[in-house]
Amino acid sequence: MAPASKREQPPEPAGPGGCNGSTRRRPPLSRSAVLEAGIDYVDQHGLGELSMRRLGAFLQVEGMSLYRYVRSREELLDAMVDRVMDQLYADPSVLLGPGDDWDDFLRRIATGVRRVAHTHPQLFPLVATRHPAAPWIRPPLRSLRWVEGFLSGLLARGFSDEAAIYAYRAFGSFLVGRLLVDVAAAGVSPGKTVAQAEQVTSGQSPDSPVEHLHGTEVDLQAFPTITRLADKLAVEDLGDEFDDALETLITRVDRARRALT
Amino acid sequence: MAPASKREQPPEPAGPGGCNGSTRRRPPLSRSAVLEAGIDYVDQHGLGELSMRRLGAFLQVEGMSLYRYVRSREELLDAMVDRVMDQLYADPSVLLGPGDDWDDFLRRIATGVRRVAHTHPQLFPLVATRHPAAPWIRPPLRSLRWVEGFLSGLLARGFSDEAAIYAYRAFGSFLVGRLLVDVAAAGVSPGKTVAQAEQVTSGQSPDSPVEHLHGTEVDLQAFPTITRLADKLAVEDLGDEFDDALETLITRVDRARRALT
DNA sequence: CCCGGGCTCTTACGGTGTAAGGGAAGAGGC
DNA sequence: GCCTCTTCCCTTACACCGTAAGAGCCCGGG
Repeated sequence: MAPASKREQPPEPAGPGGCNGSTRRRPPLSRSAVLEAGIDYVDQHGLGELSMRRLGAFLQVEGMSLYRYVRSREELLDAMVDRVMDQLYADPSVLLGPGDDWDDFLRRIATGVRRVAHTHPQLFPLVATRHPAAPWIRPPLRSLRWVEGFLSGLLARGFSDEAAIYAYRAFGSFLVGRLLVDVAAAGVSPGKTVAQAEQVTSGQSPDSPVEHLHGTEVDLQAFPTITRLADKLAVEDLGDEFDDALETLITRVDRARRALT
Repeated sequence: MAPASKREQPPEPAGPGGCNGSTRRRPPLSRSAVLEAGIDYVDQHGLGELSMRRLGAFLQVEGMSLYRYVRSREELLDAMVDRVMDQLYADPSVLLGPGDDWDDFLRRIATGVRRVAHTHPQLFPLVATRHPAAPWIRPPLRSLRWVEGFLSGLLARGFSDEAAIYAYRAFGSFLVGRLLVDVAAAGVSPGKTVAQAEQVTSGQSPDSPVEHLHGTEVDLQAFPTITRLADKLAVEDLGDEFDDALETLITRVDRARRALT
């Protein structure tokens, strides 16, 4: 236990010639600051490393202080997710101009959400996974503003109710599927995954109590197709496929737009 | 703390006229049993309730004993996920007959994975979210057996390497997106979500330090489109849309099959 | 000057993952 | 019979977690 970590001198913990003086060193800690720090922290250290005390230390504050701005850790996570997606709402490259067609609208949102996923690869699984606040909200467009904006944007461009809802669902599923699989394969806790997969056929006595401790310790000779295609399977850049799939989705939405009423 | 719970008499804890005698009361605890119990526990109580000690109690065992069969909690979760998906591999309704066409193959796997998602709604997010053991494995088909089976199954039916890989990625993303969004909207911790959304406009003083404590407390008057379409948006049964989208995916895969070499 | 209210810190409690070793129950040899 | 060895499970212990309750500091208004 090390509770007396750095709490001796309140005004000056780090740096010999620091810029103290009259200005207080720490920005005054608001809900926005807490949320932003949480997002930064998860981006840097991963979701599993986020605890209230550690986030407090990250903000040079005592952990319990965060509860002034956040009801609980769960609510913190929800708010972080909402914040990340709502930043997207204010993005000028995503915002819809009055003359834009509906397909441009979809393309803009798609690339915006894609950018969010790749900017916050550790956080994006939560965007897809956390329970939405209302039953008619579906990931990844998780706020009322987004749902309203999406639906009314399409309705104003000639979509029927049914077609707009169809597009809402198809679009959300498309984004979640594509981006989550991208992110799960790529921006994960570094090294561990590949290292674990590479320690193949470590000599283990077969009468060990563990039946097959982790499936990856079989050697790859039993899987010739994987072995042969390993290079092509490991491709990281899926941008082209994303764009292709997006265009296919848009034509599908277009067909629904004309078919539904 | 109650450590002396029921450890006094080893052979007989519950029931006055129980069926004891020579047979020991508890099945002897194997890795399979631990995994199966973990899956059951998560299905019943949700992922957040799973702890090593509670799972131990569920198995009438002391918590630490689980570490004989599982390296850590993380590995337990991975193994549970793998097990759920590998059960699918043994499912006779999913297995491919020699005369089946490739599109039947895809339909069988899709409905199988869909059934898994709806059978284990609390666990399925992990299937989509956990980091795969190798960089060329992508959710939800997370085992080497599955990847090998999928690819070789398509290759044996005339797919080129590129077309098979394309199908592998498109199919995985499709399943993850559709099923994850279904599951996130439906089989969640019961009641809490809707209740939270319904406590609208609880009178809160506007100068509270919380900026907007949770976004759902605004009333819906500002969102007319959502209000008007709420009924249609809340639809739970997305089976038809799943099937339609699956057929669309199959035609897209077919086009790729013919186009790629 | 005091003082009151908003932030932050302190303390505390039960729960969590897991490292390390102890002890009982059965298997096998003599 | 006994003795030993292996296998399995339990006990203890530690650092850390989320969070409830209240104490203390600091700053602005009178």
